[in-house]
Amino acid sequence: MRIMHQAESSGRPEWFCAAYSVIKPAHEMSKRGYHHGNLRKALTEAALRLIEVKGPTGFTLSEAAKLADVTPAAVYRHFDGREDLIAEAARKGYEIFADVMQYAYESGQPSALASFEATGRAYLAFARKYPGHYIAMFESGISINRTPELAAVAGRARAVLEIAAEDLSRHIPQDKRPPSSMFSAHIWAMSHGVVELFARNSPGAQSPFLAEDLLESGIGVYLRGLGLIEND
Amino acid sequence: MRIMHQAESSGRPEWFCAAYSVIKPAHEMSKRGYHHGNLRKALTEAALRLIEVKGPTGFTLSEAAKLADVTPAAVYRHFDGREDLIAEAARKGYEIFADVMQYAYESGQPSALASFEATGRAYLAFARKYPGHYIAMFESGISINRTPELAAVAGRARAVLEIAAEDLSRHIPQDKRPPSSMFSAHIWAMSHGVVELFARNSPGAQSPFLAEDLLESGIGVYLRGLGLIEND
DNA sequence: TGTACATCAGTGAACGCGCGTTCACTGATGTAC
DNA sequence: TGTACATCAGTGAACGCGCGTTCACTGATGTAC
Repeated sequence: MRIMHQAESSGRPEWFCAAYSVIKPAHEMSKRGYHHGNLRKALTEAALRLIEVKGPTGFTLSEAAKLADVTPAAVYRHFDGREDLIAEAARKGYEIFADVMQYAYESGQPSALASFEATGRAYLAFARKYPGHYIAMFESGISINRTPELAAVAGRARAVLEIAAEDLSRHIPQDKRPPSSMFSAHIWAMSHGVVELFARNSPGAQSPFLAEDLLESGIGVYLRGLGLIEND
Repeated sequence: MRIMHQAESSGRPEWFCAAYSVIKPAHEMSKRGYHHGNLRKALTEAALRLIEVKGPTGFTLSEAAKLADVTPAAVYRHFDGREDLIAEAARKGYEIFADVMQYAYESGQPSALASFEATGRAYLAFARKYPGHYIAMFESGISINRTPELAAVAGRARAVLEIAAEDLSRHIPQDKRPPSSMFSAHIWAMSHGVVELFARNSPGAQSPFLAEDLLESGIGVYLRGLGLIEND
């Protein structure tokens, strides 16, 4: 009871504490006893760890169970199967992501430009801090429309970026203003590309540039192209 | 003998014929006999198909063997294991990719801008036409430095984009010219992001924009930001 | 506060299955004469 | 052209293994009285 509350109600911005960092090695939990406490959460965290290391399809339900120090059969008390486990990881990821983006957006207000740039930085920061969630969300092949709840929270995350883009695009002369959804799609694509290629052990990893710098400068050039930053 | 030559030497730009489209359903090959002809190639193609459908870690060596209408044990005559199979798919992909990019680059010459834009378009076209190769190259987690050969061909592909960027950046006043490798990294990231988010069943798939249009317009804004396209 | 009881989260044994990998083999192919 | 032979690509049986899934069970927890 105490333990559960401790884990569940540790302050409002829940996303500050990386979920997976809470997992303990099996031997530390060996005095756990018959009941687990919050197995659903522990399994999600185990899945996130495995997703990070082995990819979204590279781990088994049994491995996740083992990592949570539990019998494979116990998983079925909380999830329909492996897919469901990944979907939960993605859902939780979108939830955190939406909060992160919202927080970044607000931190830049009332300046539209500052808000927009903050969300760009937050995107990359999220990918760095929550790689398992990020992979579950964007690389696992999970459909966003798997459940209404997942669709809703993914939509919420997306809306923040679109609102930031909308705000900013109001500063562009109306006749040369692209649809703000296209605008935000461009930025989303650049951010995602930078993450995938330059912030992982991926093809572009041996680049001489830090992903953060690459994204910052790339967005800068793009915004200049829209006439939102002065040429100096 | 005849069959092998037919498959191997069907004209110079080999990448015009999608590799996997050559595979036939098992029953059509049932009169194949004891020897296969070109099992190495058939297995690579089977792997590419499976990668497309199930992801790079979502298929087994046995499945690939079955798809090639062959015993699992036969795979070991040609590959060290599943990883090796994926690496070969990636290697082949980079080879095709480098040719595609080179061809696009040349088709735009002598205009630096036309060459550059053609490579951008070629990137997306490649991802569309060779999804299995694309996934093996960029999403499988295969290290580019796995073998010297793989590193070499990946470097060749990359060099084309960098040369195109280098050519183009010569048109920027020297004092506001970013390093051309950063320039090409931005474009690579945007292209990759568009592919991942808007040209698959991915989170951005329900976007109102066609990936091709998104990439074209995104690169356009970016180039305007560098002063390479006039404001009109 | 103490006891009896209902709940239900996790156990552990069981199952059938497909996996990767090995091995001695077989038979199609190409070649030497 | 025909025959004998070497090569080696693919076979099929075998193995041990870990998987997903089910099931009746057990025992910790919370609660009613």
